Amino acid sequence: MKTLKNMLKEKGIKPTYQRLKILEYLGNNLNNHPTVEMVYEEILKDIPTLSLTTVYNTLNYFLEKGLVFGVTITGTEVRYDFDTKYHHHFLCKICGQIFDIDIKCAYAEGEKRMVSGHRIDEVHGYFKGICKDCSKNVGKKPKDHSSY
Amino acid sequence: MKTLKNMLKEKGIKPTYQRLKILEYLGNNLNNHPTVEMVYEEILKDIPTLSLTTVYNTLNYFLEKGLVFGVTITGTEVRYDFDTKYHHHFLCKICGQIFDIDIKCAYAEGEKRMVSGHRIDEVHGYFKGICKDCSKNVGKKPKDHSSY
DNA sequence: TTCATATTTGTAATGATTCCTATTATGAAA
DNA sequence: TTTCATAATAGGAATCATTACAAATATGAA
Repeated sequence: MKTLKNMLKEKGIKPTYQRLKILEYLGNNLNNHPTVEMVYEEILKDIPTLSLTTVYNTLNYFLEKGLVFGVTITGTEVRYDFDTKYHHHFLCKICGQIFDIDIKCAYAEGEKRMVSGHRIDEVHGYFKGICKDCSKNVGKKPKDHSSY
Repeated sequence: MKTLKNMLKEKGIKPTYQRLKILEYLGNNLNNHPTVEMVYEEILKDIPTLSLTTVYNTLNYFLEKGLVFGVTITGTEVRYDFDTKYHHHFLCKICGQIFDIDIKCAYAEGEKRMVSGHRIDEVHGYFKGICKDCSKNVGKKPKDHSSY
């Protein structure tokens, strides 16, 4: 089993305490697609001196090194995904939850590296709509989340 | 030929002067994917009293009514597309240009309206990388646009 | 131990967007 | 055509995510 420390070393990232904590948090929250704020608030419990800037710096650094993937589905903030296998995402306009979506896509799977003559580095596949659970409750409690 | 005024009326939108101007601008700039600021700056020439808020309000209203599509590919701002036929988008990390991409995608074409049990309202397919033109110049003039 | 360098911190600045309130335009009724 | 209620617009302040910057701290090699 690969340790977090080795994951960082392999990518040429010095494994500092805050970096390890941030990576650990992401690994433990694969379904959360946390915001910077969520990462910050949680790790603050362990590292009371933690700075929000450090979280931003670190996540941007991880992003550069390809350790995490930035999900920009909401349009207002970046959500972070521990970068394992690429997948699409679904944002529910009612509850705000983000779901991982696993569908066949030649571009997402890296089979196609070019499109219209342009070189592809990143693929972002986003769906927005009403999730399975919220569909059941449509009409019952019409919370307004139209901002999504 | 459908007039802009009728396009608005059909969607139940009162065709005010500023709304018509904004819609006209979008129709004349199908390849620009303009930002709010771009729309504002341009129309300001015709309507010197125009407020930035009006542009925001109007575009949000058009968005609600399905008259335009919001492209959130850069992650920092919304770009607007006159809503004709759905297509994917490519963002060049070097020059910042956004290209329309026409590829086969059952979800984008509306053949599939559901995914993993969730109801799809919007499909966003984004590619990021280096465009055809910038690929030629790689290594020559390494402008930093890493923020994309 | 010393020193250069990388990392972290905290605060201020930025930029897109929304909020709020006053003003102006519009369209129906009298 | 006037009057009035309502919708649209304007302008400035407020918000929120993110970045910039400078000072403090940690790290690791000599």
